[in-house]
Amino acid sequence: MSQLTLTLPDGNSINVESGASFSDAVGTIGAGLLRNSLAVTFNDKHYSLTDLVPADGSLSVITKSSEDGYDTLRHSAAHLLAWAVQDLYPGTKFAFGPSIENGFYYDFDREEPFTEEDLVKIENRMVELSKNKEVINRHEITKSDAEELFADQPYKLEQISELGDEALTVYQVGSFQDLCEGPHIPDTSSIKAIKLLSVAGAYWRGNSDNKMLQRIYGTAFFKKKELESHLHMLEEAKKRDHRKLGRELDLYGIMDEAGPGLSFWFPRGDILRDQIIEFWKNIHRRDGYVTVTTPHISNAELWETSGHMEFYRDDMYVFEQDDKPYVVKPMNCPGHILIYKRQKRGYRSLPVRYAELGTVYRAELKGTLHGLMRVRGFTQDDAHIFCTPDQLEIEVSNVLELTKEILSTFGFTEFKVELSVRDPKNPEKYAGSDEEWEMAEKSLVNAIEQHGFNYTREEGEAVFYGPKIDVKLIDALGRQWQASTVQFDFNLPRRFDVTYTDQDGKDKYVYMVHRAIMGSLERFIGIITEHFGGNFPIWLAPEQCRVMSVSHAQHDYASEVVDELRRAGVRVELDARDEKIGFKIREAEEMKIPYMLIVGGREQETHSVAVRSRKHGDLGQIEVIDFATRILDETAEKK
RNA sequence: GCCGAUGUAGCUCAGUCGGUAGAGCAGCUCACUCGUAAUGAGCAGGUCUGCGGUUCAAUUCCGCACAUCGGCUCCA
Repeated sequence: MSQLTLTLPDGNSINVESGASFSDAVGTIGAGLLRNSLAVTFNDKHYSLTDLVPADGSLSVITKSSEDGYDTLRHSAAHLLAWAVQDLYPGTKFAFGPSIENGFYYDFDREEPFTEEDLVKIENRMVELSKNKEVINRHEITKSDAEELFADQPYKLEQISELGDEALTVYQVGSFQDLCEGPHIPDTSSIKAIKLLSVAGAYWRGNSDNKMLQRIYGTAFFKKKELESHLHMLEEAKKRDHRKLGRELDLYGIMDEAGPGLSFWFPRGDILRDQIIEFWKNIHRRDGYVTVTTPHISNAELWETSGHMEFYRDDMYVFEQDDKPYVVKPMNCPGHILIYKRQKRGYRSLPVRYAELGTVYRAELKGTLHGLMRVRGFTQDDAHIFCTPDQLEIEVSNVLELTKEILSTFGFTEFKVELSVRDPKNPEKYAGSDEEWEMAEKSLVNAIEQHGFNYTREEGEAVFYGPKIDVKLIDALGRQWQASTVQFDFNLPRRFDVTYTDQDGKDKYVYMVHRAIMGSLERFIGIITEHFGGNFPIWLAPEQCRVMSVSHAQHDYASEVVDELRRAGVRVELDARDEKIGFKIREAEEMKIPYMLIVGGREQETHSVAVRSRKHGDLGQIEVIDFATRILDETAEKK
């Protein structure tokens, strides 16, 4: 009998008899590995363990403990979902059903909308169907057989018609068959912990010209415990929802009377803004930025020049004044360009770095608005760097350094960096020359690598005017949020004729970089509200401490303490109501105030306060002046 | 913008199979002067999101609008 040679990812190889299954092959590597394995990748195609090894080739194993293992499980759970739907609602048309981060979905086309009750029914059916350890089989079939098999499935037929003529793979579980590249788990016995989460509309192939399908979202884990902890995380996220906390902590909100997507900052929330703005301005000035302020409205000609009127008009607030069209600014860049252009610039005076917390307005589609995360009026922590080609790399590198510093001050230390570059197949749709793009992309890559960031390269994701770096931060619940962006711009300098005079006496287009670190102040405060769960650190806390009197007799003393602390620069409020101390503490705890200062007879005698910390409870008595010093130190250290 | 769900007091939520509504908290008044997460009593508070329609009668049924929520799309 002949032997087949399989090369493993570590470079070693194993031999198996021809006619052996992948499961035999994996067993040769190790019995433990076989127990832990779900499927294999062989010559870049996915196979089930029961499939026979067809030839020599490279083999890698998908194990339960890997990221791919969860993807495989969830992908199979999506098939199980489709099977249950086919079973309960015959006639439903099937679209796509992939695994996604933390879960899976399947898109269905059915006249009747799925209700919440349907979801429960489907989930129960999934559990029943998976009970009997149903085997998930992989078959290869010809294109014409596939067309016959899916004759009444228009979405599958559309997909088949776009595929080549080589054999297609079909996975089958129970009475459900799906066109699918896999991989899948061997049988349904590993699907022990599933939960259907929601149903929502989704366009076929994500294109808004196409029909809207019904997407059912769910998640699956190997162990019940994992599912429980994931569901617990979702509960925790709900509790931390910035819209809820914004209301409960009296920070900010959207007022129906004013309109959707427009945020109001109440006195307590405005302190958050102020603290962040002060920090932001100081750190930027330290790093050689200068701040500017540009008007909220300007005549439309400016936006004709920039190209916004042509490409972006539907999203802009445009109105008439003196028979001329005006625009409420959707971006700060043209304003900064005008400031740059007010004088002739030489290479010696570059780089110029203009920073502005500029509030912009964009008429975003109503359906996309979401608390502070997606609004129509927001304040960008914007800056534009005008520099020479030589300076580009160091400037971008400095931006990334500043990004790390600013975000880590808020407790974010884990990032995902994405570099978006040109689509090499479509070079004509971009502004700027090939050499310029190459040079700019190289500068961005070098800058990223200098900081030791891992990054992913997103081919074709760049906007037409230049390559960009996006930084996503990871919050306390492990969720990703897009915050920072560094975008190179070949377009605006040409449109506005923004130049500098180089060493050789010639005027050249300046290199322009747009960058934002927090993204928008509104969104960023939404993110940190959820990240901290409303328990803002001392330096941000709207109310750092609250003085509360035990009884009548200390009212005057309590208000003296408040005056003293306030004069020292502490954000302090007084609670001298005729209420029991337990009641006052409860309220202060609910408002997540870092320090409660209780004053009774004992404290009055020694000019002290009894400190109760939000985190650690009763800390004992301390003199007023010492407490002031402590809290001011913590504020300065951004604790 | 698209699909689906939701909209009752400042907040959280009951309720009405069609006969114009109720609780807790918050607010106000009074009593209590209290030592580390809710003192007690009373009062007041609603065009049941808005506009139409059906009906003797609509908060309830139907339609439209608006807003919110879950997603999709978009984010030159």
